[in-house]
Amino acid sequence: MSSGNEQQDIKRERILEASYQRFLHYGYSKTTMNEIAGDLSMSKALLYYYFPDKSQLYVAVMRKLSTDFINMLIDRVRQSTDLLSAFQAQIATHHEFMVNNYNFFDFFRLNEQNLPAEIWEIIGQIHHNEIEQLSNSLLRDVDKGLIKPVEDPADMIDLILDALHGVKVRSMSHKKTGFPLKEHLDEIYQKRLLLIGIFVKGLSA
Amino acid sequence: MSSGNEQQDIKRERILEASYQRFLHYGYSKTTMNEIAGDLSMSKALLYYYFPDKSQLYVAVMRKLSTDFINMLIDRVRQSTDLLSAFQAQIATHHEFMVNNYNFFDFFRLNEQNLPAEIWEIIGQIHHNEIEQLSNSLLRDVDKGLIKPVEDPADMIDLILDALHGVKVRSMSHKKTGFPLKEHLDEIYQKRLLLIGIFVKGLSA
DNA sequence: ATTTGATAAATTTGTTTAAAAAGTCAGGAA
DNA sequence: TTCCTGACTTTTTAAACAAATTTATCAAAT
Repeated sequence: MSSGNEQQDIKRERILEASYQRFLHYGYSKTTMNEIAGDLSMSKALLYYYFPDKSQLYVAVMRKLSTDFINMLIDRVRQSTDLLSAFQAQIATHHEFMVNNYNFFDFFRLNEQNLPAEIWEIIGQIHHNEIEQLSNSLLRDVDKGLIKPVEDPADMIDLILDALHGVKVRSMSHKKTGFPLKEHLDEIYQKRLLLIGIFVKGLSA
Repeated sequence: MSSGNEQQDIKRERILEASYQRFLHYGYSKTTMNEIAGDLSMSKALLYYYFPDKSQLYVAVMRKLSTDFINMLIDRVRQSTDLLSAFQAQIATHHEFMVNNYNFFDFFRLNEQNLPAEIWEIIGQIHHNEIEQLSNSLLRDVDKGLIKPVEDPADMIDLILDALHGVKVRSMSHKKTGFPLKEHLDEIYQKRLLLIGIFVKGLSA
């Protein structure tokens, strides 16, 4: 690991940071490689020296965001004492992540389907970690006798996460399919907290 | 009510039935007014005598489907004895409705957003009836002391319906955003039954 | 009041073209 | 050899236009 050049890694980071800012403020389709290069006072060609293409640059930024997210998630869930607080940690972490990076994801709205395969890998990793952490919390509570034994913990967590994901705002159900408007995130957050409370109670022994 | 002409209503029904078959088998965009007229051995112009335009014809068919659905829903929920079986009735009715009319809804996938306003009205009516029926079941169980009192029953049912709506298949989360493939409906149906069981238990006193 | 053939209007589909952005490369600098 | 650039080519996007299909209208017939 880390057999690479030091200077190279630093420059890669600078590119990633500049790209992140552009993507965050203007979205994927409205930022050009020329603009990113301009922000860094380097030539566009140099970007292609460090990254194969624009979509892979976006993927690299997203990968960094996802590891930050996963680390935060693991840290918070580990601090939690039971399944309910573990879910509350997951929901809060997810909420903050969406609020902080909302515009970054315009890439998703636009492309809707047929995103680069790497994106789905990353989403899969995040999901895998969520399930792992929450399954552990679930099993711990089962061992403590707080929760009724469950046939397949991972499937159960997966199902609950889907249910949480279905939460949306009451008014105007007829808008953008993709994902919620920024002004709705807080309402969704509160509803998820309410929902998970009922849910965990339903799982209790 | 029913101040209209008898013959006219019959013909309207025939048009609606022929249109339904076309929409169901080929979808909205792949059926032409000429084809519907052909099926009925009448001129296309006559269709416009009975319906203002193609989209309103689709809306009229959908309105008929929705009243059938609502009647079925009310009938089944009324037969149910408690909140859990009421939800099971709703889920089963919804499932059968989707299986039976799956292709009819390609109109939704294609247009995604910006559907005619009447469609959203109809969806609103369906949703309103679901909430009304299930809220009644909820309140009945609260009175019986089976379920813990709830601040706003309608909001609670709405939230649970959203949660049920979020259920999807485990594999291939990265496909069509719109709605699930026909081959996934059964799996979703089973998962919803599992979910609602936990949920209602979480609401119990 | 109903129905139709003929016709008009609108929408979709396909093509062309120009501009913009993505992506490449030979070669210079460190 | 590694890092970097200006100039270049290729691809994508957007607008404009025509052809074909479909929606929608209407005067006239039953």
